[in-house]
Amino acid sequence: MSLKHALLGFLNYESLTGYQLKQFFDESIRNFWNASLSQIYPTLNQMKEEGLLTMEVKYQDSSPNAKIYHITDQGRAELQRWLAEPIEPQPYRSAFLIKIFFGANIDKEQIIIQLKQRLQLAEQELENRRQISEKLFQKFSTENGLNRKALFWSLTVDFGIKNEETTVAWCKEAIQRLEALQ
Amino acid sequence: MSLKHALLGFLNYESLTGYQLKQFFDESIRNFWNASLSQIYPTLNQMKEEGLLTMEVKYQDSSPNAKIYHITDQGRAELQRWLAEPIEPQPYRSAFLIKIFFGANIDKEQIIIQLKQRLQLAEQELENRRQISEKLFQKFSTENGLNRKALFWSLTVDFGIKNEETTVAWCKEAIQRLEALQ
DNA sequence: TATAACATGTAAGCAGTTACATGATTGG
DNA sequence: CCAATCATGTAACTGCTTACATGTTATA
Repeated sequence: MSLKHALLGFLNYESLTGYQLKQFFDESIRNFWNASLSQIYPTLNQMKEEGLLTMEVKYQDSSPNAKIYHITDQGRAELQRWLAEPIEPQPYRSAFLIKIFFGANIDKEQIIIQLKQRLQLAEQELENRRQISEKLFQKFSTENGLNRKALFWSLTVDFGIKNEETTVAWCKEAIQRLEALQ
Repeated sequence: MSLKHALLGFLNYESLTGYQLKQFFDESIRNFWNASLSQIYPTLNQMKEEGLLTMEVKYQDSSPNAKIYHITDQGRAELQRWLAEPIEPQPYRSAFLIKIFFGANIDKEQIIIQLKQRLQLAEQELENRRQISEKLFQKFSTENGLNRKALFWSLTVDFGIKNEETTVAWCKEAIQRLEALQ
C-alpha cells in the first residue's frame, strides 16, 4: 500500500500528527496521491500495530489533544526496502478516454464540448504546476542548483508539467480533427 | 461507474456475451480501462436488473451455453446521457512518483535503476501503441482519412502514444539530472 | 495426454470515498 | 454569532482484485 509508504516518508523527516500529515499531503504530493483524514487515521493506527510507528499523546492547552507519530527503526527499514524495490506497473484508467472511444455514438459537437472542457482543465493545471515549480526554485536554489530533497520534488512537479502540456496539445489536435470532420 | 458505460458502448454496436465483451476490452480499451471476467459477469447481471440490458441464452452444441446480452432503449438512452455529461475530473495516482518524491532517502543509484526500468517500460509501451496505431490506419483508412468510428479510436491511441513519449523524455531527463548530482 | 479456448460464476478481501459524529479555540 | 482551524475518529458503501469452483471441446 503506497499510502503507508508516503506516511513513512514524511515521518522519516519529522514526527507529525495525522492532521499535520494531511496538510503535508495537500501541500506536496496531492497531485499524484491524495488521502483523506478518514483514511489516514486508521492507517496510522494499523502502522503502529505493525511496529512501524510509535505514538505519543501531546496534551495541549489551546487546542485539542494531538497524537504525534514517530517512525521506528522497523518503519525506516520498511521505507528503504520499498523505495529500492522494483516498481510494479500500475494499471491506468481513464473514463474520459472511454467517452472518446465511444464518441461515434453521439454528435461530434458534444465531444468537442467535452474536449474543450478537458483542455481548459489541463491549462489551469499547467499554470498551477508552473507556479509550484517556480516557488520551489525560489525557495531551494543554491549555487549548485536545487538542494538534494528539492531536486527530487522538482522531478515530480516536472512530470506533472510535461503531462499537462501533452494533454493540452492532444486536446487541441483532437478538437481540430473533429472539426475537420464533415 | 465507467465499466457499465463501456459495456453499453460495446453492446450498442452488437449483442455479445460476457466472455466476448472481455475480449473486446482486451483488444481495444485495455490500455485505459481493463476489467476482469469476475467483475464483468455480475455487472451484466446487475445491468439487466436495472433494465439497461436483456439476456438471451444461446444453447450451443460445440461449446458451453452462452448468455447473449442485448442493449435496451433505456440502455441506449443511458449511454447517450453519459457520453454527453460533462466530465468529473478523476484523481491521478502514481506510486512511482511517491518513490521519486522521497528519493532523497536512499542512494541516488537506486533511484536511477528504477528510472531506467520505468524508461524501458515506457519505450516498450510506446512501440506497442505505435503498432496499434499503424494497424488502425491500415484497416480503416478511406479516401477522406479514417472512418468515423476509427477516428475516435485513433484519438485514444494517440493519447497513449503522446503520453508514453512524454514519460520517455521525462525519464531520460531525470536520469541525467541525477547523474549530474555529486 | 495435457493445455488452451470457451463459458459462467461466487466469496473474500483491499483501498478509497462519503457521510456522520464530537468538541475546543480563534478570528472576522 | 458564525465560520474556520485544530483534532480524532467510525460506518457504510463502491469498485476492483485475487482465489476458488465447474465443466466441455478442440488442438498440439
